[in-house]
Amino acid sequence: MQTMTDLIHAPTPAEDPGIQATDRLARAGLRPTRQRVALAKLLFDGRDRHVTAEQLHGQASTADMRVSLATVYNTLHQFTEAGLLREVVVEAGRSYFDTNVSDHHHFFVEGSGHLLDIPGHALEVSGLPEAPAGTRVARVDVIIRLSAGG
Amino acid sequence: MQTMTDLIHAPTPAEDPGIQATDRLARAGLRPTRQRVALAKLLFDGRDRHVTAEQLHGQASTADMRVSLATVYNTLHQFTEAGLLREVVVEAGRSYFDTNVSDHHHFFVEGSGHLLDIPGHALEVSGLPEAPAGTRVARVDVIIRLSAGG
DNA sequence: TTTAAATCTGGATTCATTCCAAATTTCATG
DNA sequence: CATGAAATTTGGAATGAATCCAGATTTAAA
Ligand SMILES: [Mn+2]
Ligand SMILES: [Mn+2]
Ligand SMILES: [Zn+2]
Ligand SMILES: [Zn+2]
Repeated sequence: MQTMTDLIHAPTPAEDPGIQATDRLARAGLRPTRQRVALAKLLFDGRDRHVTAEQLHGQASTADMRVSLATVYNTLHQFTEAGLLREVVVEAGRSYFDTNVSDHHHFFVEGSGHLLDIPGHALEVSGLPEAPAGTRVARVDVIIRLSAGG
Repeated sequence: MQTMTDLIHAPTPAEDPGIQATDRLARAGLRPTRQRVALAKLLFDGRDRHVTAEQLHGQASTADMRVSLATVYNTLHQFTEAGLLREVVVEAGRSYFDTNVSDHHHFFVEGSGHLLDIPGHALEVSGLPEAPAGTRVARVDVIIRLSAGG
C-alpha cells in the first residue's frame, strides 16, 4: 500500500548508488521486510548486475539468508514494477534482472549467458519507422549477440 | 546426412520466394519427408510469418496434416539451422520462428504478442562498441517494444 | 496493543520445450 | 524392384523456469 509520504520524494534510486537498501525500498513505496532488505543488499552493491531469479536465490542461500524462491520471484517483479530493476529477455526460457535501469543496451555472449552493458549514449539507433497507429514505443532494445572465437 | 549434390547449389532460398517446398528442402540438404514438406508449404506461403511451434502445429492440425508436436519442434530447429528460418526471442518462455531470413528488425506489440518486420535498411545502428576480445558479432537485434495506447 | 492488510512460504501446478526408445520411412545400393 | 542401414517420426515421459495457492507470519496504521 502507498502512503502519503511516498509522493513527496524527488531523487531516483539510480541517481544515488550509495543509498541504503532500506531507504531504497522506502522511496519505492515497498515495505522493508527482512527478505526484501536482504535481496536489495545483494542486488544493489554498487556494481551493475544481471541476475536470474535462480542465481539470486542461490546467492542468498550461500549468504545464509533464508528466502524462498517464490519470494525471490515476487521481489524481483516488485522491484521491476517499482523501477528499481529492469527485466531483460535474450534467451527463451530465462529472464535476467538488470540493476542498471538507465538507458542502455547489451552485448550477449551466447555460450556463457553473460550480459554486458553498452551505455545508451554510445549507441545510436536512427531511421526508426513510426510506431503503428494506436501504439507507442515503450522501449527500444538493442542486443548484440556474440559468439566465442574472434 | 549430406550428399555430394548438396554442395553444388548457389541460390539462397530467401532469394526465390516462389520455389516449391520440396526444392527448398533439397537445396537445404533436408530429406523431403511428408512432414517437412507439409510444414514447409505452410511456412513458406509467400508472406513473412512469425510463428510459434504451437501455432504451426495448430495450423497443421487444422489443415488435416498429421504431424506430432515433437516433429514440429524438430523441423523448426532443422529449418533454422539450415538458414530457412530465423529464431526470434522477445518474451521469456516463447520462441518465434521467422520466415524472413533477410537482415531486419522488429516491432513487438506487448499485449497481442505480434511481431512486425522493420526492413534492415530502414534502420541504422551506429556507434557500436568493439566486440570484447575473443568474440565476434553474430547478430544485432533491435526490438522496438510497443504498448497499446497511442 | 489490536488487527486488518501485506507478505512469505512449501508444495503443487502450469506450460513450453526437450528427451527417449520403439516404430516407420527414406534412399543408396545391388 | 528388393534390401538394409541411416534418418526420421512419434507418443509419452521428463525437465525446468515460472506461477499459483492457501495457510502461517509479519508489518504498520490506528
Ligand atoms: Mn532463472
Ligand atoms: Mn511456442
Ligand atoms: Zn544492463
Ligand atoms: Zn521478422
